[in-house]
Amino acid sequence: MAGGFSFDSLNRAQREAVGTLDGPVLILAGAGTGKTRTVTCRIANMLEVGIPPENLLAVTFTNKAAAEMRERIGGMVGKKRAEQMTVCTFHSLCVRLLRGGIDRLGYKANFSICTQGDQVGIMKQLIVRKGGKDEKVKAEEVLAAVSKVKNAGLPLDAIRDDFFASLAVAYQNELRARNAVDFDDLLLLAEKLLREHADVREHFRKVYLRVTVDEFQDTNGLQMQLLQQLVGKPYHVCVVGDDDQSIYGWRGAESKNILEFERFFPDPEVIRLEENYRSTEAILHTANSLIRHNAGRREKMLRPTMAGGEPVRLIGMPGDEEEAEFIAEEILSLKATEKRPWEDFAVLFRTNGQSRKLEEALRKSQVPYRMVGAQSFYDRREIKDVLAYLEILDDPRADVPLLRILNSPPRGIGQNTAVMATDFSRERQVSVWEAFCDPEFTGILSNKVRGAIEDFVAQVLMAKASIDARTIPANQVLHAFLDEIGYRDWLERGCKTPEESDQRMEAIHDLLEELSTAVQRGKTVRKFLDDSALASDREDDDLDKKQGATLITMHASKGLEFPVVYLVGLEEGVLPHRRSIEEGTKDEERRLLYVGITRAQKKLTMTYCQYRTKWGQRMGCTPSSFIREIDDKHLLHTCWDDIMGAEVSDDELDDFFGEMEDFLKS
DNA sequence: GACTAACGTTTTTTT
DNA sequence: AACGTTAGTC
Repeated sequence: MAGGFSFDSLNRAQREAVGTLDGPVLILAGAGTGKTRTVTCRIANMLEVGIPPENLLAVTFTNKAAAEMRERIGGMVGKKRAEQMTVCTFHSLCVRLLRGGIDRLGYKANFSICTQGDQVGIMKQLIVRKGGKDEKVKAEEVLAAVSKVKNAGLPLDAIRDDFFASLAVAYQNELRARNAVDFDDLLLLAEKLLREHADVREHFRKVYLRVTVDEFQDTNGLQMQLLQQLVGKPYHVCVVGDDDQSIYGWRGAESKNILEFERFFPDPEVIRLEENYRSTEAILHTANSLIRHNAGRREKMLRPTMAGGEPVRLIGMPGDEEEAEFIAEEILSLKATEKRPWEDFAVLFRTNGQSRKLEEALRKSQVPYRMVGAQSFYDRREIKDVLAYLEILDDPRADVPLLRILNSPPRGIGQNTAVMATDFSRERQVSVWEAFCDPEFTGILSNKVRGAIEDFVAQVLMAKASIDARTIPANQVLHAFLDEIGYRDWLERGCKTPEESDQRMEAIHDLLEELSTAVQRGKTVRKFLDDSALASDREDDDLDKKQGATLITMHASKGLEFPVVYLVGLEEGVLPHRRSIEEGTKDEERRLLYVGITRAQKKLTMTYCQYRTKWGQRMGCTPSSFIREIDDKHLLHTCWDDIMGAEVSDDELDDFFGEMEDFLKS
C-alpha cells in the first residue's frame, strides 16, 4: 500500500470497518477492541483512495482526543494532510459554524462563550434579583434544569417548577442581552442555523463530505439533530461507540442514539469489534459478568485474546485510610519486584473527593503521581481573570468578561456601580462598556466613581490600541497591561502562602506563553479565546509528559488503559453513587464500574471499606451491591487483616531477629 | 467600598 | 476539614 501503512495487522471485522467507506456505518466497538486504530485507519484509507482531507470531519469527545487522532492519522498519511482535516469536538465545530453565521440568529458575531463559572455567577445574581436574598435555591440546580430542557430540544417553559422556569427565561434573556452563549446554546444555535438556513446547510454539507463521530454513545439528542443537519444523502457518516460505556447520561447523553441508529440513518452497515486485545481473560470475564446485569443492551461479547491471567482481587478494608496506605505500599513493592515503571499504575475512583486520602498516602510512601482532571486549568480564578482581560482588550463590548474583572483588582467600581451600569445598558440596549463611555451614564455617578471609570476606560483603550496595531505581540501587551493595572501584585497579596503565590504566577506565565505560541502560529486572539473556553485539558495536559502513578476518576479514565489498576470505594452510596440510587440510574453506575474494570490490562484490584471519612466525620459503609453481581470464577476475595496479618508477622520476625542480634552484640 | 470574622455548606461525573 | 458566603466594622 502506498501510504506507508497497511491493513495486515487488522482482524477481519476491523478490516471490514476500514474498507466500508460509503453510506451509514455503525461500528460497535467494545472496550479494548482496537477502536481508535480502526477509526484512524479508516480515515487514512479515505485519504488513500483520494478523498481530499478538507472534506473530512471527525468529531471526538474531547479536544485532547481530537489532537491525538490528528496526530495518529498524521503518522500514517503525513502531517500535512492530517492538518487539513477538521478534527474537533461538537462544541468546537459549533463555534466554527456560529462565528460565521450567528448574526442570522440575532446575535453579534463577537459573542462570548460562558463557561460553568460564568453561568453560575449570572444565575446567582438572578436568584437574588427575582427571589430575594434569602432564596435558598441553588444556582447549579436551576442550571442543570435549564441544560436538561435545552438538550432535550424543549422550550424553557417546559421546566415544571414555576420559579425555576422564570429563572430559566431570565437567564436566557440575560445571556442574550450580554451577547453570550453557554455550552448548550452552542449546539442549540448551530443546529438552528443549519436547519433554518438552507444555504448554510448546503454549504457545510458540501464541505464535510465524510463525517466520523467517535464516542457516539455519549452524544445527546441535540448533537444527534445537529449531525442530521450536517449529513445529507447518501449519508456518508460513520459513528463509533459502545453502549456499555455510556456514562454521561447525566449530561443528556442518549445511548438511544446508538441503540436506534438506523432510525436516523437507514440501513447502516453494522460492524462489531468484539476481540479484546487489552485485558486478560480473568479481567474480561469479571467485566462481562457485571455488565450482563444491564437491560436493553446491544448484546455483544468481549472475547479475550489473552487466556487466563492473575485472578482479580477484591479486598475488604477497615477504612479509607488503610485502603489508601495499602495501595501506596503495594505500588511501591510491585514497582520493585515486577520492575514496573510508575506509569503502569492507576487508581480509579468515583468522585474527586476520594483522591485526597490517596494523594496523602502516595506522598507519604514517596510514590510520584499525577492527578488527571480535578480542577481544570481553565477554571482557575487567575486564568479566568486573565482570559477575561484579554477578551476585553480584544473587544471591550463583551459584557460577561467585563463584569468579571470590573473590580479585580479593586479600582473603586463596586457592586452598586456594576448594577447601575447593567441596568443602564439593558435599558438602552447597549453594552456595559458603551454605558461607561456615555456621559449620560457617567453623569449620574459620584465624582469619585466617575473618575475610576474614566481611568479604567482610558487604560483599556490604550492597551487595546496597542493590540490592534499588532506591532507588539498580544501576549506582551497583555503582560504589560496586567502589571500596569496592578493585577499581579493584587493577586499575590491575596495569597496565603508563598507556594500558592508561585502557583498562580506560574499559571499566568504559562497562559501568556500559550498565547505567545498561538499568536506566532497566526491564530487570532479571538480563536485563542474560543479554544481556551472549550478546552477541558489541564495544565501541561499531556499525560505522557508527566511521570508517576495515575490518580483519575472513572469518568476521565474512559479511553485509557493501564497494566495495573486499583478500583477503590466499591461501597453502596459511593459506587453506585447515592444519587443514582435515588434517581434510579444504577445502570449507568454499573457501566461506570464496567469502564473501570476494562481499563486494566494485567492486574486488577478492587477495594471497599467498612468506614469512610466524610466531611471530617467517620461514616459506616456497606459493600457495593455490584459486588454480588460479579462472577467469582476469577475472583479472589480477601480482606486487609488476612494480607496485613501475614506481613505483620514477617515484620515481627524481623524485629525479633534484630533484637536477638542486638542482644548477641552486647 | 474594603477588610475581617464567623458562619454554613459541601461531594458525582464534564464539553 | 476546607471552602465560599455573609454580616459587621472601619
